[in-house]
Amino acid sequence: MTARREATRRRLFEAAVTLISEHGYGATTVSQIAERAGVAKGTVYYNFSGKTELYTALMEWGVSRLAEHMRAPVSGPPSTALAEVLRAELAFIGTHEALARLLVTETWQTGQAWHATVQQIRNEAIGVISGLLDDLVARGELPEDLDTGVAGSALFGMVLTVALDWRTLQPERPLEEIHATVRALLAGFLAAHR
Amino acid sequence: MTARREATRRRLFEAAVTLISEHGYGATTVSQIAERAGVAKGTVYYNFSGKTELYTALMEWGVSRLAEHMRAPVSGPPSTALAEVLRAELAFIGTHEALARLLVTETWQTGQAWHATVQQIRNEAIGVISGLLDDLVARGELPEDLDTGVAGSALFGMVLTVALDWRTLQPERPLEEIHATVRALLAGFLAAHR
Amino acid sequence: MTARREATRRRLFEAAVTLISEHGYGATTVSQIAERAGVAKGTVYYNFSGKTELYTALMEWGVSRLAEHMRAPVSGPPSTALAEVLRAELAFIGTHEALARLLVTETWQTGQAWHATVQQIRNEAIGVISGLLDDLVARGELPEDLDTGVAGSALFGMVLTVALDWRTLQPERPLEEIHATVRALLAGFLAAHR
Amino acid sequence: MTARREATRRRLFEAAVTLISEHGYGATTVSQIAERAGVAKGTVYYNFSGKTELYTALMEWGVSRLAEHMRAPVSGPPSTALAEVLRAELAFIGTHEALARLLVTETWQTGQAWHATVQQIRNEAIGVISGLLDDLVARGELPEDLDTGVAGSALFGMVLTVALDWRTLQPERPLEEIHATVRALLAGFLAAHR
DNA sequence: TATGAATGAGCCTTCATTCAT
DNA sequence: CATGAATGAAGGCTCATTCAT
Repeated sequence: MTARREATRRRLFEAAVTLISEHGYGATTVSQIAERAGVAKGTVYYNFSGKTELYTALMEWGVSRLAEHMRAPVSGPPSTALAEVLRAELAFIGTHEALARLLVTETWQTGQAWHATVQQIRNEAIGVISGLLDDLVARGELPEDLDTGVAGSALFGMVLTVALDWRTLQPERPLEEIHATVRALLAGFLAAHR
Repeated sequence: MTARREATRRRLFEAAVTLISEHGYGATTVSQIAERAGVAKGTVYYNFSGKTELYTALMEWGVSRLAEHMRAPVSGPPSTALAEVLRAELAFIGTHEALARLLVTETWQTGQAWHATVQQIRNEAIGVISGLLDDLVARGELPEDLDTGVAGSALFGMVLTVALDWRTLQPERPLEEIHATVRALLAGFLAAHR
Repeated sequence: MTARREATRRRLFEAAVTLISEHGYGATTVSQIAERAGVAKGTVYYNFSGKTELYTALMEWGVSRLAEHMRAPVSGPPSTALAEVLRAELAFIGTHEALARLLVTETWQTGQAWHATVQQIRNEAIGVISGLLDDLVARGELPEDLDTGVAGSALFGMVLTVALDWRTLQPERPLEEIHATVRALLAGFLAAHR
Repeated sequence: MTARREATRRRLFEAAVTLISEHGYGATTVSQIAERAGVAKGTVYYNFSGKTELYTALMEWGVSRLAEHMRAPVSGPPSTALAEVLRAELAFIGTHEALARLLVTETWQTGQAWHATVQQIRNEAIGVISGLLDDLVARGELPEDLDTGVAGSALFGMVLTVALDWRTLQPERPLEEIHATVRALLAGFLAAHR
């Protein structure tokens, strides 16, 4: 039955994402993943061709979840939409901390089998931001010579860093407090051109 | 002679930093490091007590180099100084790409032996930025309720992300082009409060 | 219905004999056999108690087929009968190449569960040859001191080797060409005593 | 020191050849080989890239030993030389029983990594025999239309079969007794044409 | 000071076998 | 009768580490 396999795969993903985000890919063993998922070690190999493929599939699974959050319809003018997208990123990382940690760790690690997958996901997320920046340039709300590609990466990384530091160092603070700072920085940036 | 040992250690560091930044700590073997450094495997153990100590020493070696750059005296008003500090960060990453990659990878990886070391270095760098932000708040150039800790982390992460994307995706672009975007974002932020 | 089971078993035999003759017993998996036979893995275990039993049954199945060929009634004088028996062996190997390969492989492998079965079959085949040699000795057409046991083994092995080399190296040659050489060797042998 | 490695490799060969000839390649574990050779499991992998390479190297090592025996200078007329070559084959198998068993087992097993190596060795041995048969044809001592390639294979296989049966079933019999039968068969064959 | 052959704990992976459907 | 998801024992292999030279 496919439903059973699908359930097993999901449990393996959930077990793997936590373990790997904490100890790294190399230090996480297949046995640990299987045990945490409550299945036998062989089951991992029945469902995935190996540790590498499990990890690659995990990345793709993580991407789908990130995509759902970032693609949420944004209403209002671009400036408002931008704030909302960054809030969504912050919220996503708050909820899927382990997954985020893992994506960051692998983002700049070249020469991994799954590097392309991770890079692609990241580009999609940054693309959303850069697209809104383009809109703002078109409206004259941002300088024409702004490199929206670089700026999109900058805003994405800014939120990413803030979010992970929040979860790592001050997990008790509410999301709104963190978002307030992000909003303040963003507001300043948007106001400057006027 | 100590000079010879020192040279051997440096060669091992340089070999290790590149290898690890590309393939990760777990996937990099002592043999590979030795081979790339042009020494025998046993030599690694003659110079370091083990792989972990080599890696810890490597981190500290990297920190010294980062410290040199960030501690460079910053002159002028805080706003100018801030721009210069971020420029220094960008320049450092441009020059020591592999080391930066490696530090980022380990930053949010909890449960590693060297996690504390990495975290400490990072805090020093962010501390410099937050300190300047505090100065600006004191001068009334930034709102009083700004969380300078979070904002420092945000600016640090912004530059970090931009820098690594630059080296990874468009290494042929000159530093100044990238810095222009950073400066534009920063300027907006600083101007907003006025 | 037994007919269905019987068909399934035969398909498993045919799949197994080819696979094992090519890659060996150890390197052939139950999954591969099932797949080639067009059934699910569990079906193998529904029809046989395990891999060993499948293999033992396969040997016995192979033996029946070999027996049919070797037991074919041989007419005429012993010298003619001998030539015919060797021709039958050659023809059998030509037709059941995979099975022959497999029997040879296991013949001198001591310490296997099915070693006795294989050895027995082989003895029957050699026994037919040795019996004819005994007849020839009784008729005075061969020297009295000939060790017909060893000589039977020699003739059997001679044909076996020639036959497998034929199938392996020059499968396009007609049986008659190969048999001509065997006949020439045999004729010389029989003529010598006169 | 290379001498040490070489000694280790030889010990591994000697351990492997016996174990594999008795239980087969698949059923022999690397641990068993290492234990019998008196080294740690890791040593096998330090000296060979894997189980397959160990086996391939073993085959080549076995070939060298076979070659030494078969290439021994044969004096006298071709007919005498032929008898001596076959005696050498018989003697070799008597002395290196395990190796012979192993070569036979793999000879007709297609699709193995080492198949080519085994085949090549065998061809050399058969080549010696066929060469002498060619000489005999040239001298008019054998019919012109004899396929010396097939006949060489036949004589080789004849002796091989006899030799292995001897070692397996009646190891207590002296070589000379077995050789007598081989000589009788060969003599008949050579006499026929006259 | 440096080397590299040897080690063995531990990991990834395979595969014969079981069993609920 | 047949299936295929799940299992876990067993084996191939890696690699940090040791040590005699």
